Amino acid sequence: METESTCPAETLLKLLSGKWKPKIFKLAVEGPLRFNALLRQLEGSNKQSVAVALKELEEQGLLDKTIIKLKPLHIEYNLSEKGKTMIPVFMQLENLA
Amino acid sequence: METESTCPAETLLKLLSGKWKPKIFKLAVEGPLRFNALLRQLEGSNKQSVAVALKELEEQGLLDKTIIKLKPLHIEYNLSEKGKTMIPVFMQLENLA
DNA sequence: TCAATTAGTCAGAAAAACCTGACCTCAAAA
DNA sequence: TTTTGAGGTCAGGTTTTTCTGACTAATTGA
Repeated sequence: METESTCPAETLLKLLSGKWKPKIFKLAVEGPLRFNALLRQLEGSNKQSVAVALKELEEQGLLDKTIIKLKPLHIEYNLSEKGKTMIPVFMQLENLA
Repeated sequence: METESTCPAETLLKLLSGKWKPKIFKLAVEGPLRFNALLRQLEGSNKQSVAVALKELEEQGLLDKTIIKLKPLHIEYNLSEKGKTMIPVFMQLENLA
């Protein structure tokens, strides 16, 4: 993902570009995500693309990846603080649609 | 451009996806656009891509295309009413960046 | 009349994004 | 102890997006 732009709005737009990232972001707003569950929820998706999307969202700081050491040890993706600041933008988009 | 999504926010995001559309939109906010001037302003762009972006922005109803019959007869692209409703979203993005 | 500018289109190539299927590790269940 | 599920990676192929260069047609200026 080339990221070279002086316009901050454009940069933020790019954070949610691509086939799966907006859907993943939306689901992340609703609650923590787990890899295989996500794969099943995103109809038509595939491991590779979801893995890449998650990694990018994490690198961009919109999602936090956490290893849950309990019971059936697993991994969770949660909306970060930065991720939460994007929610009002989404809501505004929903409103004017 | 495949457009198939139930989420309105996602649909709106897609209207400004791609390499040139966000930049063109931003310039359109500042004033009317003309094809060749735009080409020169958008460094690294090319006729084809700009033409396609303009056509899509027009089809999506964000830009209006007008033939100006005066002096040196030419064509202008202006932000439509729908386009203007997107401005606050951009401003919000700028703010939280 | 010849050249330049504006606003494009088209075919084909290159680059980026996305998908498929095979494979891997670790932990827990059968 | 073999299998199952979670959470991936990797090579290769397909699809989409973007770019290049050649070409048009209408108008205008020299």
